[in-house]
Amino acid sequence: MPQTTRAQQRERTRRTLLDVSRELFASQGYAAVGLAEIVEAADVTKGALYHHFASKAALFRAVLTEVQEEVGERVAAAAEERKDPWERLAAGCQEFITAATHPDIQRIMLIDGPAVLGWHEWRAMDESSSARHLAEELGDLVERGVIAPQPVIPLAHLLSGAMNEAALWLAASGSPDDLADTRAALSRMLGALRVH
Amino acid sequence: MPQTTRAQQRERTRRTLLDVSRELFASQGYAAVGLAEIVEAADVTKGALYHHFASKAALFRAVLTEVQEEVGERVAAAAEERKDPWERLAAGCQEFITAATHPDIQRIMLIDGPAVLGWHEWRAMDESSSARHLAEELGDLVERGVIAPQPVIPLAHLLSGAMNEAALWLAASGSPDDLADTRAALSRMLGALRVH
DNA sequence: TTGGTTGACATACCAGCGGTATGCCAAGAA
DNA sequence: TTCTTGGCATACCGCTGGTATGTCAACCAA
Repeated sequence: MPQTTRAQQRERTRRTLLDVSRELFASQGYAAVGLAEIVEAADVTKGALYHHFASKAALFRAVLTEVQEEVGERVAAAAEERKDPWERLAAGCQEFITAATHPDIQRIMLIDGPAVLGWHEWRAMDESSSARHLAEELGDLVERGVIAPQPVIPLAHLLSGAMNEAALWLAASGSPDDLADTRAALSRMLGALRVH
Repeated sequence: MPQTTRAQQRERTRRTLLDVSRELFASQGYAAVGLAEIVEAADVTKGALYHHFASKAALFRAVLTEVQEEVGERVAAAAEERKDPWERLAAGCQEFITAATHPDIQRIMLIDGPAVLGWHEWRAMDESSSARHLAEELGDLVERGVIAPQPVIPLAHLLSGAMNEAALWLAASGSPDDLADTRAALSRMLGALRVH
């Protein structure tokens, strides 16, 4: 009887690598952390790392995927608590700001993501997580006549970019007023979309 | 009599390095272009490069500074053509979108900038060029009562982020309709700020 | 004019990084 | 029990950013 099954061992190593990398990437940035540092912290060797991931960038991609899924779930959960479609959008946006304000999530998701993987791939990944929710909610609101009929994709990009930048700024800002002010400004922005 | 004065030669080499680096960084991205490639294209040696710039990152910083100043001037010029304060804001924003849609400017200014220098330094640099214009115009409009009184800094960040993301998306988008749609959406966004 | 000084590079070199080829040993299959 | 295979470990390599040192022309003083 083996002490640990192969699948167990495999998953265990992979998880450790992902967790350790996420911590290091988040705290120091992708470029500043070497593979040596990662494998040491994970208590494995480079051979193990390359057995699980094709490259350093591939490891980062896996980490980024998890981070984005996590944020996406938080946003979706916040939205689904509300019944009113309009409030779903607002709640989702505010939750995104909250989640993306954590410095760890930021560095990986908003700073290094586009630079390491290229903007196109980053956008595609974002699309399949949090950004899609946004576009869907907006489309829903257009159909219901809550906001004026208009192309929903450009609007989603404008809002997404606004929230990303706001989150980055908020994480660096010391004043607690800034969070409230930003939320208010975002609310005004969203509110302006409604048909009066 | 010397063929070329020292100051001339110095400036000449520096300019060549900046121009060559800008091209390479823009087309391939910061991480993908090596110093060897730069010095070869500039027809100098690494010694020359390190005589002018303290590091690869410092070289990038110098390039980024020039790019940002260029964009800032374009935005300011577009704004100053108009007399009406509101139209100044609108024209400046639209001009920014136009300028930042060029893939070369993007890669340096919006993708690699934050990742290479860190978001804080990038923000500080952006602040001293195009972003400050935005905040100033917004402040002016609040004073004149054209837009509702509100903290202007968070608003500037939201708008700035929205435009950055929009420019990135537009550069990748094939459809020419997208540009018009985005301009329209941005106009609606800005228009919503006005007191009615 | 000339000797010495300085500045603008060129050359040679190095540590460390991402990446790879190979070896090893236990878990699973037969 | 034997054989195969998967999950690593070890040893190694090329290349990159960075540095220490050498060199020669521009500049300056006498």
